[in-house]
Amino acid sequence: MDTMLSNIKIQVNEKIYVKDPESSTLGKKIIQESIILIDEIGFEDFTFKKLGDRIGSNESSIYRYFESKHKLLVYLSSWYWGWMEYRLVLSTSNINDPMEKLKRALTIVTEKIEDDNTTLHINEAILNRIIIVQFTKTLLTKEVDEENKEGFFLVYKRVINRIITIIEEVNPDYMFAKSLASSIVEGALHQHFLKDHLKTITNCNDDVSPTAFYINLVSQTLKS
Amino acid sequence: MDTMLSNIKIQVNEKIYVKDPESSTLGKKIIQESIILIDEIGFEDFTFKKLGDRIGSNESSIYRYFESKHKLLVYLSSWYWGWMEYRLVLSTSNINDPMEKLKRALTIVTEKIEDDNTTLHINEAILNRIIIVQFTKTLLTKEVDEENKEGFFLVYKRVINRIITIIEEVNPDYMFAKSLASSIVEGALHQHFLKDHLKTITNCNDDVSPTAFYINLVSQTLKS
DNA sequence: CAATATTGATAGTATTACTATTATATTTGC
DNA sequence: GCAAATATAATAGTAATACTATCAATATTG
Repeated sequence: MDTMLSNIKIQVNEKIYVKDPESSTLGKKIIQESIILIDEIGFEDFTFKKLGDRIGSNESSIYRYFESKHKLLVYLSSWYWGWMEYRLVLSTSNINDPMEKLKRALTIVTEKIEDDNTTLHINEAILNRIIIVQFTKTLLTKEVDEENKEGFFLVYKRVINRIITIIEEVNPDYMFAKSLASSIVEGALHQHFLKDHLKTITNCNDDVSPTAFYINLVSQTLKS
Repeated sequence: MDTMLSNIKIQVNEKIYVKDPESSTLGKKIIQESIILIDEIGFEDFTFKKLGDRIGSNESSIYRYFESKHKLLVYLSSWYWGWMEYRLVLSTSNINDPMEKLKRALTIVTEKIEDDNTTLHINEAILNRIIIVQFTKTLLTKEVDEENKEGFFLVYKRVINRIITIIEEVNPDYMFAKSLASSIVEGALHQHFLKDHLKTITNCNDDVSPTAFYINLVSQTLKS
């Protein structure tokens, strides 16, 4: 990922925000510091009041960008998966061998993220940490169906669909491409979480990455 | 699961509750109705006040059993995995062929749960629904490490460890038994969620069960 | 039947997750 | 360069949450 274009903007569904945070300095500050604050204190303890204090701004001003902290998290997730899709496309374009393509895709979605300089105000490494812990919470609510209809999870599903397509190229006879793809993307987040907190039930650690586990798993599974 | 013993009690770590809910009528009512109420309105909207109203009891009385709604959820999860472990042991005992044993184990942890009559006050089918949506939330908190040390997730880890052991029996050379086991148990919950809410990214539905997906996956993966 | 334990009722607190209003800056359009 | 428009800040307020504390009423048990 050394060739990230600096003039690209990750598009996020307009229904997620009240006012586009990318459109102002305050908006960008909200994004930048919310990532840091959620990482520090966790999503349940995170409030707009605390964020306001942190950025020297007022609670009420933040509400003009996001309806609720849930929506803010949905925004951050959507941005993250948009960024992931971009990396995915970049890393797999012009690769002809389907298995090689799949391995590259798996690497992109399962590896640990280091901060790159795509955006000045978003630290991708920290954002990755909060996605690992918080992303599923955006789905596991009473409002999923509604929010799914509104398109809040479209980018996430698009990332998974790209992987589904590559799996099908590797083995058109395999019957569970969708479940395999979705379980990899979600499962990789989970394995990262386990290696940090419940080490006894994962093989992943500083030396063995979730990527290694998933590349092995997928190679074996798609063998005909 | 037709031979469930009626006089068995699922043990739950004493640190999870203030007073054992199994020790009184009110306690059992709390468990019984909390399952139904969480299923109905979701965990974020669930409060002890609402539960009190529902069971014709007082908020303050519920606090005498559980410190917080989070602890109550941890209790329900722990009970669920204890029950799961019991079913797992029962279903795999006396089976000598490792692969057959593994398939039975996978079936137990990945299949959809129907209510059985193990316990009068716990509806296992509804509990399964709330575990699918709420279980990971018990892990994804700032307090995981602390609570893990206290042993809150021991039963869950024990279920996974039993599966790890069987995987190792099937293929002692496989390098990712732990990650495979943990990703199956958590992933199965996720696939159940997807088939109810994000149908486009899973192959699972009324005809194709997560069990089918995972048995195929594991058979392929453990081939030498 | 008295002592003890359990449950219920009421009140109170700090915080949360907002909404509404008004004041003060800042930007922009002419 | 100034008025109009827009963005932000400050303050206040509300209903609900997640509790704690106290005391009264009821059940249980020895």
